[in-house]
Amino acid sequence: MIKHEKAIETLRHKGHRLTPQRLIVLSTIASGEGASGDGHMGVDEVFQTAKKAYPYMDIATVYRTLHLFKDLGVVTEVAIGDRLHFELTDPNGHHHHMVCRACNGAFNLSPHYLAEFRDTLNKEFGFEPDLEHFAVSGVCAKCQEAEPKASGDRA
Amino acid sequence: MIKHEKAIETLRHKGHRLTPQRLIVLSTIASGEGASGDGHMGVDEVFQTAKKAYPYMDIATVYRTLHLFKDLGVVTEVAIGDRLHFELTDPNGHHHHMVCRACNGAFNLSPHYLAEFRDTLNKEFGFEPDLEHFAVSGVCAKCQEAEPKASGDRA
DNA sequence: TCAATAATCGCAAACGATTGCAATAACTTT
DNA sequence: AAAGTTATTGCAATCGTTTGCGATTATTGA
Repeated sequence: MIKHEKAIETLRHKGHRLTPQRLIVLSTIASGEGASGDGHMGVDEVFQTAKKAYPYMDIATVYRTLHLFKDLGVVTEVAIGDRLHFELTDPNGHHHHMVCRACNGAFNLSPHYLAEFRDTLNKEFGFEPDLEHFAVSGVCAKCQEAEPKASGDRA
Repeated sequence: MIKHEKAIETLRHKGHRLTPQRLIVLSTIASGEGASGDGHMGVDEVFQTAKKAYPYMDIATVYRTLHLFKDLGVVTEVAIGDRLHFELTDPNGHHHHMVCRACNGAFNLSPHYLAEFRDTLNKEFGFEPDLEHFAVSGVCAKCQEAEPKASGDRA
């Protein structure tokens, strides 16, 4: 599986060093589906897995590496229940997430649902929203059945 | 200024106790516009101000009180640059926020800009998003001039 | 191939935020 | 008004994450 060659190229091209720690974090993220099975891993999950391959691995290094990858666009950050999760950036175009606050499940959301919203903010306010890594929290259909909500919702 | 009588009534009605700490946090939030002048205060700002009125005030109590108020709908939480801020819930209907990641400024956003988005998620996925306290991060018009961005944005 | 140099690392301390727990104090009941 | 009850507090420990710093190591250019 040589699928992160492009990521490595990006690293080198921008003048960053190729360290074993970075390669291990990269392949951990790339190979691991994570406990959730949603394609993204919690930071501690990455740390524990990477530590098996490289016992001196430090949690600070994991955070620094993940942030570097995120800045380079190699990896995408998703906040799930106030914890950070990461996944390989989707090569087939970005997607967004709906995160259920009841079950912490993350569901993909296609970009086109946000296009109009983005255009509106742009035109009305000149505001350029960060929608590349957008996530809405809420309650998914399944959990709504379990927890019948007070009906008075308002946006 | 007796404007938080309704909040106090809410507290009592739901069986919560009326402690000096809670009253002080409430009036701090109600009176203070905060350093930003945007109508919301950072947690430490609330803490420092409240401590002047009640020197034994503890930061944990401030957090617990703010969360209680938030759950009761008395106060609204806004995440600004990864720090939590709070404001009295707008009695004239909810509003949302656009938070500039360059200058950390917060701009109000009327609910109707999100109504359609909400309806779509509801119909398509049965997902009920938490849009009551919604905030988008991005770059405001003013900061876009200062920092000319790479053009290749995509949602 | 090896020294120079600067990025990166590991460690520990610090950050903002949360939580466990025993002491306190607000409310209820009489 | 005084005692009982239980929510709330203050403190300290802890959480997840970030940062300062001296030691290490990937890279470079000789």
